[in-house]
Amino acid sequence: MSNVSNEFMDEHFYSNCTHSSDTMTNSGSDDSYQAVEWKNVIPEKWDCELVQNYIAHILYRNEFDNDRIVITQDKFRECNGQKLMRMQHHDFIQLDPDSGTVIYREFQELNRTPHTITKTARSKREPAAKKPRTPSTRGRKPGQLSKGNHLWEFLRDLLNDDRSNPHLLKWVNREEGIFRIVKSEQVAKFWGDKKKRPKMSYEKMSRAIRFCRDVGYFGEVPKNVGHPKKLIFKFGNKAHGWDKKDPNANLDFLKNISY
DNA sequence: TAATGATTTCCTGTTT
DNA sequence: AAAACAGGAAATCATT
Repeated sequence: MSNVSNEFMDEHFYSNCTHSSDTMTNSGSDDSYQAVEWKNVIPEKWDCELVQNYIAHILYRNEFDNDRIVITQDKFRECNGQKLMRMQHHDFIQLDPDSGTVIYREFQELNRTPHTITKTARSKREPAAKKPRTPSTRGRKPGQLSKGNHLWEFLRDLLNDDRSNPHLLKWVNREEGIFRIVKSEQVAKFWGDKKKRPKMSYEKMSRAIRFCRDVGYFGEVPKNVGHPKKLIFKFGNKAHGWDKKDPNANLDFLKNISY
């Protein structure tokens, strides 16, 4: 509740974080992969969401699995149509080595041909779309992200923000994805702000972390490696975007691609 | 609407 | 002793 709190309560703090999870679109389901809202708009006018819609569509057609699609979408989370058009082949590869070339080529091809606006994009089925997808039931599909405002993403974004990094939490071993929460109650309060949970506490947030650890968003912290034993956490297999080696962790170069 | 993923809330017990 | 850590159980919320 100190001055620090006021500083962080500033709405700019979170509004500036829209580049991360907040703009993530819901495109994990088979239905949304087949939805082609982007066809309603010319690429120049695509917002981040339409770009994600496009990315999902391309990857889906190219047989990328669900998890892969979700992760790649996140890597393009800061891109709108303008930026996409400014990006060169190597930019795509830098963002995602696995699918960069595919997306780049598809996008080039799209821009090469006159873009015809599809009016009934929603109901349009992709002829090329095969059927090897997992038969979906209802609700959220495995690996599908909802709004992106997940605990591991929140913590990741805090770690990537110098307004919180050394002060509220910090890396203990960035290469390993190990970090330390310094101001536990403060971090929990901000988490509560984001989730609109005024009663959030570190005790409850840490319970959530333990659940998230069970499903792979966080991992087991190697024991007896020097660092203290309390308030130490580690990102797990299902978390991404925190790794320095992962271009997703540093999207600065995108800022040079102006409008 | 019902199913589902991701917490949130509460609690008891253990460890640091 | 205080703050964390561990989980079980049940409730809640958002999303499809």
